Amino acid sequence: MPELPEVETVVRDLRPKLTGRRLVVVRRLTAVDLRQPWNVLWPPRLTGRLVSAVRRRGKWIVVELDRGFLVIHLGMTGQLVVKPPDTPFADHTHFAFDLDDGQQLRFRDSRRFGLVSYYPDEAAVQALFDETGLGPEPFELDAGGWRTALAGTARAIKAVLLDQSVVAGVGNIYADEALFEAKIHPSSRGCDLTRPQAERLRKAIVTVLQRAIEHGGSTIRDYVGGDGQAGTFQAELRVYGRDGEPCRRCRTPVAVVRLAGRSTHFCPTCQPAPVAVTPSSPEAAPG
DNA sequence: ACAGGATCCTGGGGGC
DNA sequence: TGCCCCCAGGATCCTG
Repeated sequence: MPELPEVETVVRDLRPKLTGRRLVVVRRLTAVDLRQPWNVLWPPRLTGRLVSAVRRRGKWIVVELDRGFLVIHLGMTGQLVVKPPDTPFADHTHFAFDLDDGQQLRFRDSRRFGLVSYYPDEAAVQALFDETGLGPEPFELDAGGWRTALAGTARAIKAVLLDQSVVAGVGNIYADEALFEAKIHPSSRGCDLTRPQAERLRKAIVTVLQRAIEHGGSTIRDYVGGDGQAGTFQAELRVYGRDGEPCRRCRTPVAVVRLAGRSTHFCPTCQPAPVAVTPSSPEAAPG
């Protein structure tokens, strides 16, 4: 569920609630593991720690402690919220961390694709990001590097956008939205994008993500921010989830196809299909 | 190198 | 009401 804008919203919500707070009690509320098994050595390491910062990297949340780091990935259905401790636990609440101001940080995840983990130092966190091949933040994506990355791949641009090693934080919703914004067909090959297209797409990613952040992210089903509130950007989406509905730009029905294993939404008029260049095609024939 | 499928899970929605 | 099938914001692993 959560892509960069949702994760960023959670981080912004949690930052003032967690920074300067101490983790007084670490509670594990389920016996089942998330994507990464829980380690019994972690509670003693976490208990009593002071939160010094809360930050985001790609779709990862990093809670910096006075000693060690709590690293969280929300997967598809993860929720990280601060609530009063007398609030009843929702289903699939896996962890609760009592804070020294009487509040409680809770992690909930029905599908368990998420991850909550402890890392002793910055190097260990960096090693995790290196292992997963985490690429540059979209807002720091340098134009030359981006163009080089695209030129070096024949993959469909939609697949490239979903690849966290090329650009970190873009997922299925914002890949489709950015391609619409840049007027590029999702199955265009990376290496076939023109220089203007590449630059348009780089800027479109930033524009779309920033707009989504301003709206507190998109809530399709499960997503809530760190304060438990849903996002509102789903109402602003141009193509994602709008298959069959008129394009907001030209009224052509939005199409949906399966690409890179994911539902991919686009406007067939605004995002024309790349011309297939084969030796036998009239377009490619000389003269 | 890349596409496609299966996998890890639960839950909601549609069709019958 | 139930049942069955498909789908879902992610990421990884395997096959061809």
